[in-house]
Amino acid sequence: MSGTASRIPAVDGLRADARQNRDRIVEVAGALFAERGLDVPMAAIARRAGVGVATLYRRFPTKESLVAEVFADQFAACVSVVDEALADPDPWRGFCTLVEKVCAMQAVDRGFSAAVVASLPHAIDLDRERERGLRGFAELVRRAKAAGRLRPDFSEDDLVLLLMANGGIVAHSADAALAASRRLVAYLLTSFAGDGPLPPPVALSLRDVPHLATSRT
Amino acid sequence: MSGTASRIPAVDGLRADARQNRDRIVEVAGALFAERGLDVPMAAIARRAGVGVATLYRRFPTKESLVAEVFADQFAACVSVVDEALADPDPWRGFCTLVEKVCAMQAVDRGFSAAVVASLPHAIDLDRERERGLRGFAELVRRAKAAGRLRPDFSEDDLVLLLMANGGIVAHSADAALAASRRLVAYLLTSFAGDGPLPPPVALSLRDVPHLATSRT
DNA sequence: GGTTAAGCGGAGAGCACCATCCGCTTACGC
DNA sequence: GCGTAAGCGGATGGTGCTCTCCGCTTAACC
Repeated sequence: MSGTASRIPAVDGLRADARQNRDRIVEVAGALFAERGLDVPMAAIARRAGVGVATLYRRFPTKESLVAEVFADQFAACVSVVDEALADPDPWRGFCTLVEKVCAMQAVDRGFSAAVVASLPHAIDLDRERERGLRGFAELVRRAKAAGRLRPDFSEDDLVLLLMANGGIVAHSADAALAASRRLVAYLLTSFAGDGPLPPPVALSLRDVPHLATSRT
Repeated sequence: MSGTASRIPAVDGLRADARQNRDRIVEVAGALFAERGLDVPMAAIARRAGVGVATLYRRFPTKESLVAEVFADQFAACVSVVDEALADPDPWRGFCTLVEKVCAMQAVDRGFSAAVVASLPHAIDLDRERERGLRGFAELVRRAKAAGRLRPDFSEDDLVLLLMANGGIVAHSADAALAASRRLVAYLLTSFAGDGPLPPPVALSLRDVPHLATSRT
């Protein structure tokens, strides 16, 4: 464990203190984003992490890159929820828990909610993960329809619809977000199962989004 | 028609040109808010109205007051939609058209959507109107439930839930907003009619909102 | 037509934010 | 211990916003 790394100070090329700072930055940023949404100032993050802004910007050249890093894990978790759902022998139950879990994640973390909807145009790894998640979701939809539990005119695009709607809930309600989100989801799941007239589905491109800022304290 | 008004230049105390400018400001602001959301800069409004910013601020001391003025009409229209709905002999049909119309208003006008959700804490006339609208809505809900068409566990607070969800749709989709909103509404109306397990209702205080800015181009 | 208050517009104060620059500090490897 | 590259933080640009100040213009009334 001490041979080859003679020039490289640490496994990832970062000095020990720098590494620590970096980790702390990500941690603090995550907490602040969750609590106050994506538009907390970089200075606030730096201050709370106990570093200068310069340090922050040295690790993450732009705010967007920081956001991407912070939510990469949660994004991945999100996708793995799809895998879990696919593993469920009952596709409809899988579908429901999937929707419930993802929306709960959104509700609990304001930043994540905004990040999902904004979906960070330039973060390629996230994009690829999302692609994978969507494919899994499509499969789940197919199965749930085949099982006769999901209405046939449900569109995959309705997931985006749901996410945006849920985002609207989260954006404007501080503490009641989770409870409100749950109720919305319950309503919609009921509707996804049942039937009734429905206007045609709408493809909402998740990515035509503004800058970054969406919500606020 | 020429007796008493010797000192007063116009009925509302505004000089003719000033009056014209004021009207034009409101008109232009309405258009811009609708198109780009509430956070279009005051300077942009002034420019497009062909006046200086000072003129704008002389008529409307704060941006919020301008927003309030612009949406007062639409707010009233919104409330009158409630009256129409109450006039419908079929309370469920009234309920549905009410929801559809209000959500369509939200979808067509980004600014209105934001304004409804933000609901301008300090605009008292709007508040009173809203109060009246909500009372009417409550009555409509009562009737629709009595008719057995609206599920008994529907809560009045679910209207706010719906508005916020719809706001989420509108905020993040430029042109497809109306179509998407319609689909969401259709889903939810289906669910409002049917039944199924539902978590308890949540009172979302429409007014705990940030500053003003919510959406963006 | 002349007087005058009301109205006007642009420049800029004040603020918040993202991002950068530069001189000092410190962990690391010998 | 010591040299050095890597790391650090505060001051500083630069931008975009809301709202204010002040000297000029013009509509309204005689």
